[in-house]
Amino acid sequence: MAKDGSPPRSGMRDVARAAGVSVSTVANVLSRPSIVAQETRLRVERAIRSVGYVPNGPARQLRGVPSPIVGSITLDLANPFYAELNRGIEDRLAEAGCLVLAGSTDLQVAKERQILDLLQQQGVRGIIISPIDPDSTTLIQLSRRGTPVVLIDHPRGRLDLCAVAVDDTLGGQLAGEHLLSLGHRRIAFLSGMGGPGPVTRRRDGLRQVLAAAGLEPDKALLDIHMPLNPPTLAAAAAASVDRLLSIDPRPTAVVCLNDTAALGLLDGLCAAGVRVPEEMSVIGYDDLPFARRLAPPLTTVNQPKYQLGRAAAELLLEEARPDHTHREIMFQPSLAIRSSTAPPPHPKRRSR
Amino acid sequence: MAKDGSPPRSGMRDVARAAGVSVSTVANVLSRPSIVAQETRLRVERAIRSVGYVPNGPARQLRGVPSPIVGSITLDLANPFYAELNRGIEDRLAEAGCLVLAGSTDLQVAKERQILDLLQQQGVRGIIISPIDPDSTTLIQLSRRGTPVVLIDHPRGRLDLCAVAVDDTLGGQLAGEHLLSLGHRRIAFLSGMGGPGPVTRRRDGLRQVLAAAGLEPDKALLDIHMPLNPPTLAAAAAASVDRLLSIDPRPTAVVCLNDTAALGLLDGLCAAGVRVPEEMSVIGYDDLPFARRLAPPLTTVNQPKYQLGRAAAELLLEEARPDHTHREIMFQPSLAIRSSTAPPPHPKRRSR
DNA sequence: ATGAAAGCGCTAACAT
DNA sequence: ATGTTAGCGCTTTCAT
Repeated sequence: MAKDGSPPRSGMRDVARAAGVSVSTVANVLSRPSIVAQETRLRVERAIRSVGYVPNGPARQLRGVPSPIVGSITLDLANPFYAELNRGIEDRLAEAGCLVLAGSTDLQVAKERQILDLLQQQGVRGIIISPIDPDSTTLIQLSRRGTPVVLIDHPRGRLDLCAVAVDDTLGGQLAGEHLLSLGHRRIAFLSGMGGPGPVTRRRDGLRQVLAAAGLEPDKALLDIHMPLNPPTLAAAAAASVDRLLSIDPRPTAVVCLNDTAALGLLDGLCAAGVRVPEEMSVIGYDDLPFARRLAPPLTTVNQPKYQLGRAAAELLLEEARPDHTHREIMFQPSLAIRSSTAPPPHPKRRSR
Repeated sequence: MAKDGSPPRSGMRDVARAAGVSVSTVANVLSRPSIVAQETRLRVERAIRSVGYVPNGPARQLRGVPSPIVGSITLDLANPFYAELNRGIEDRLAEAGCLVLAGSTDLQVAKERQILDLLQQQGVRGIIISPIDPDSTTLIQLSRRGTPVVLIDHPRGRLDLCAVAVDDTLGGQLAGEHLLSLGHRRIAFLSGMGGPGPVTRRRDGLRQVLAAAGLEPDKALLDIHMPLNPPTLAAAAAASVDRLLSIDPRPTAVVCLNDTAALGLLDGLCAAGVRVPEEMSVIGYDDLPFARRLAPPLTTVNQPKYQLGRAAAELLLEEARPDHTHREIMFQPSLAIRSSTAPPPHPKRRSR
């Protein structure tokens, strides 16, 4: 097992030598085949194959050819929502000959910075990001230096950039209206530790609906923040059941930050002997593929995950065009009503 | 909105000028701070910040510094199994300052080649791949040229490379033994269109167990290949129900290629009025988080997804070491027995 | 301790 | 139609 037994990659020089021409002729064959004499071109093309020539990306990039790599930074690439989104990004980028470099921040500013720095150094073609640090200097610097940046699920705010988003407030409203129409008057909102962001906006939408119905928001909407120690989100949700059930008077419905949390909550509720939806209604968010087959089938807010990704990539690619103007694409969520929601149990009469 | 209003990225030259030193001193501050005079170093460091210097990755790479990018090629990065695996890869790589570039092949050789070519051109640090083209010239070339390649779920075979895998045959055996012990004698195997690969090995394991139990494999094991037109795997599985139910005599259990297919099959079976597990047992594969809360809770074969990814990244990183020898890490699957499996319905007496 | 200089592989402007 | 040449930004000897 030799140490450095790998034959060095051959470059244009080798091709040129093998074909008996100069490097620029090789370059021409590669980038402007039409200006090269038929015969010469064939000879060069043969040489390219015979020496196993592979263009050197970094060298080309150094000369100004844009990198084919686009960074995608999300909370967690293993989260099915982001996984599907990344797939949308990948598919659109592939049509342009580009690749996705995916990174996860786990909601940590330090990780976000680390990835952004690395991507900046690599001189990527662009960045699609679900940002957590509102005023990341790196992000601003990147954008000012000419790297296309597309925001996901983030108000464009001061950063004048392209963005794709789903109307989170509406999502919260849909959940709230559904619950209200069922007769619920005390609703818990299960969220994580994050600050402002999509989840908070959903909560706001929910709150608005409660207020509009004449309820006192502070009494009708109860916040539950999940503990952060459990290893998975689902486990954290399951561990939140105690808090939920100890609220007095007990809420009759829970809106979860996403389907995975709802899954965990369902587990916890089941373990605690609370029947869903008879004793407690549960609403998820995202409408992941498994939602419709859970026990019970989960009522949840659907988001167009794949399309979001495609749109983000589309916007990113558009930025390369000279006449580009930043813009935002907003998608609408919709409510998938299934069996995890029902009218609240009859008041005044506690079961069992 | 100016066309090229972006100030050009500043390089070491700019830093050098700002600090009143030469570029090589700047380079030294960056790579061997110890050999630079204290005072000079501070001055240079200040200059680095003041001009907003960012190292140029491609230029460094051209000079021989390895790329921080590792490619991960799987069937589909949106598939929760691979998403989780990619997360394992990412986490391990992050510890080494590296990033994951994820690509999906959708089982198409052309896509695999396309991604491999691009990665090769970029001169990535290494490649982790769940290969579909058994003798991809690019892959072999890549490896011979010194790029670390780690195979996932693929026998190392002729390609002498590092690999991580789960014992698929054992996985199939576990499923088969469980079903056999329950009394099943006619079992369907739901798979896709793929050729040899992990799924086929699971089927072989299952077949072995049936044969060992004295059954005639060709009668006891029925193959169902899903149609490829439906948009999602789950939909394809649901659409396979007709075929399944038309087999005569009807199988009493189905082993699915993965949990997502099992999910779809459950849907289809439910729609067809076939009760699970009373009339038909169903086994999945992967043990995705939702499996335990499906209706009914899914019996499935568990694979250590995240750990697989970490191990692959570990192996990849190890290849950089001079004393490296290719090796394979094999994980064991385990059976999670839940409620989608039960003894077969009493023979001779058809329900309804 | 610091600087000058030679490329890495490629593209593009220019010369032939 | 083909060849020559000058860098892109950096790392690395090798002087000083």
